[in-house]
Amino acid sequence: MTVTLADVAARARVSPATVSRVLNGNYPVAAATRERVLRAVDDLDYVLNGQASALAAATSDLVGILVNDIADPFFGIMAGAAQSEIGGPGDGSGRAGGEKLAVVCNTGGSPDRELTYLTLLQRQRAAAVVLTGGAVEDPAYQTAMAAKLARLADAGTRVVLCGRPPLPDGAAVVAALAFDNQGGGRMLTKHLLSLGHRRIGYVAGPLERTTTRHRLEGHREAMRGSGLCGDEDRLTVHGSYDRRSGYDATVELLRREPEITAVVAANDTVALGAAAAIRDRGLRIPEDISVAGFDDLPFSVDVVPALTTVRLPLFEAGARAGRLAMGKENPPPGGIALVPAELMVRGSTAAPRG
Amino acid sequence: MTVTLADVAARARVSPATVSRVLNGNYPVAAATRERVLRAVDDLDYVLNGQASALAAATSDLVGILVNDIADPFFGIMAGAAQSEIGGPGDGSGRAGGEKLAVVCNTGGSPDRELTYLTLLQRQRAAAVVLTGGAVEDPAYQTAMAAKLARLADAGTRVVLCGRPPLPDGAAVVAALAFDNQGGGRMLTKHLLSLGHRRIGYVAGPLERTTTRHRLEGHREAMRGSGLCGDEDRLTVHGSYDRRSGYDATVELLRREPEITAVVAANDTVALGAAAAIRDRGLRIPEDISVAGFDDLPFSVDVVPALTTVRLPLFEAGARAGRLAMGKENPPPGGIALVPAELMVRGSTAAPRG
DNA sequence: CTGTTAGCGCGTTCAT
DNA sequence: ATGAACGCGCTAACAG
Repeated sequence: MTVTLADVAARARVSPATVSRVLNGNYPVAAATRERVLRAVDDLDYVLNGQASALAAATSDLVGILVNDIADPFFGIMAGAAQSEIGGPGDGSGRAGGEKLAVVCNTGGSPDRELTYLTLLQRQRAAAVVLTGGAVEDPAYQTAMAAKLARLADAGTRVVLCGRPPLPDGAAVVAALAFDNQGGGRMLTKHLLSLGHRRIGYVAGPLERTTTRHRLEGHREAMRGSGLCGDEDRLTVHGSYDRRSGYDATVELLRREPEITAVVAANDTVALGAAAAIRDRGLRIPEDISVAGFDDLPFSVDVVPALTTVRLPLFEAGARAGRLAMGKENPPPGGIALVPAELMVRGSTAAPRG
Repeated sequence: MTVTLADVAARARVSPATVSRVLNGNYPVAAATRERVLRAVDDLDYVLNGQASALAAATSDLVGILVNDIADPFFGIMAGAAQSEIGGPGDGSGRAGGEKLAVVCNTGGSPDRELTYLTLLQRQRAAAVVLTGGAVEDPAYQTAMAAKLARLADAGTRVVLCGRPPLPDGAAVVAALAFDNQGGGRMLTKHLLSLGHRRIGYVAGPLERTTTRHRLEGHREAMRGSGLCGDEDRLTVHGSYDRRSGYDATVELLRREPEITAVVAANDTVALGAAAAIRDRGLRIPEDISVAGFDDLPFSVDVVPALTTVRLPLFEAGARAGRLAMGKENPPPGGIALVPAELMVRGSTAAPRG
């Protein structure tokens, strides 16, 4: 039923080894024989058995890309960029040569699922793994993750972190590309302060994630730099990284302190929810309240007014992570690179009234 | 270096066969021995070799989900839903039991890459494959795709189509869940007609995709139903499914016919671009021009004014496709189901002036 | 340049 | 309930 390499060999009247050599192209084969073999392959609709091949050669062509939320363009952009560097262009024949199989795994932000996916990829002896997005700061999880990554690296899997801080205990990874979330947060709040804002609400992400903490720390640094503090906890509401959460948190923020003149959101999606809450309250943006986001996702320029935000080079970082995973690019010094953020000032922020 | 099942067996003082039985749990093993084996597994940090196991058992735990654009929530939502049905919840141990490895492959909308991915998945002897999104209508591609899917099905891979019309030549697939793009398009344009619009511009997607054609056909049906025709080609501009394309096409539409009172876009993302073009021209939405989209992506309710659009149950369809792929749900009669669309009337459409 | 031989790590018969 | 032996389909030496 299923056609094997031996069948091809028989039909081409050569040995299995020769067929293997033709298919892998890593060895000299006479043009005539190669022709015969390829014809037999086509005649028989033969497709290499990946597992047998991987088992024998002790290598795999699978590369995993882990994301927290596949429906969020933040991850989609990084994953797509990484995949395009890994997958190769394809030769148009649909026959597939030595390409890697770059696959995206959706963890849903759950540490358990993340660990499970890593085990599954370890089972497949994945050639490389790219982890995207912020990490959870639970100690037990950190330990488990560090151990698992060490074992993966150990087994020859190249591990790359993209948009995630380096592991606490040092490397064990090929490279870590960390976003400058703290610097971005600082920049953004400084911008608001320079416009004259003093009462600034902050809609933060989930408490336990590094991304949340770093962005919030940048914000508070800027606030303290202007001598503003004390109200920090009252003017901060935590939620998840989605629109609904942004809406609810903003409602709560306005209840706690109706006099705020600006709302900084954990990311652009959350900012969308914040803006909706503000409008539903009958307030105008930016005349009554300024709103700012983070990430600069594609839609941010399209909302009205366009969103002031911090741009993260998601595509570039994803692509670089992909190249790093493939060994097509040298790791940064120390295996760690801080990817810079850029302030994008648009219409959603302005000087406060009066 | 790498620890194998034999190592575990040696440490647990049992035969390799027993270890295998414990791990797969498909066979009676004495509780005491099982304990010993599991302890040895933990002690040695043993992880099953997926390829060896797959090779021996002639089964694979890989399930592929193909998407056109991973950065587009349209696909992300479907893929995430499918993956959640396939991957299993994980048991929290990170140890991974009999889970399938659900992976997402990004084709970038390229037929070649799509075919290449299918070959790669075929190589891995994937347990199932879910194809999402509209198909390209090129005959050569259709033939190649049908042949490839037939071969996959033949090799035991369960093939499910999600948001894609059934193959021309009949099944060979477990199930095809097709969106009612035509009905949705008709509904939407009827809504505009009922508001009093007569000169309606259409920003269509890429010419060769089924999704584009079906939505456009629905639109034209509605137009003809109101006795409106003739201007069809002049009032239709094709582009890709992205914001930029929506912007450019709308500029062109307004150049060709400044008197249009409504613009229907191929999808929500394109509608965003259309709206930007209209605003940049100094026109108001919906007072001067109404705008409508398709899909009802999460952001559509957040733009201002909120977007009138056609809701597709992306999550539900993706989840169902996942269950179908796993054999957890029975296929619809004939293997084909038409997934209904729902009109969502919001602020971006209103009666034309005058 | 090509054929022969020997595993890769595991599941699965058979025995026992 | 457990162990021994074979083979899954392929690649990697080693000859020739």
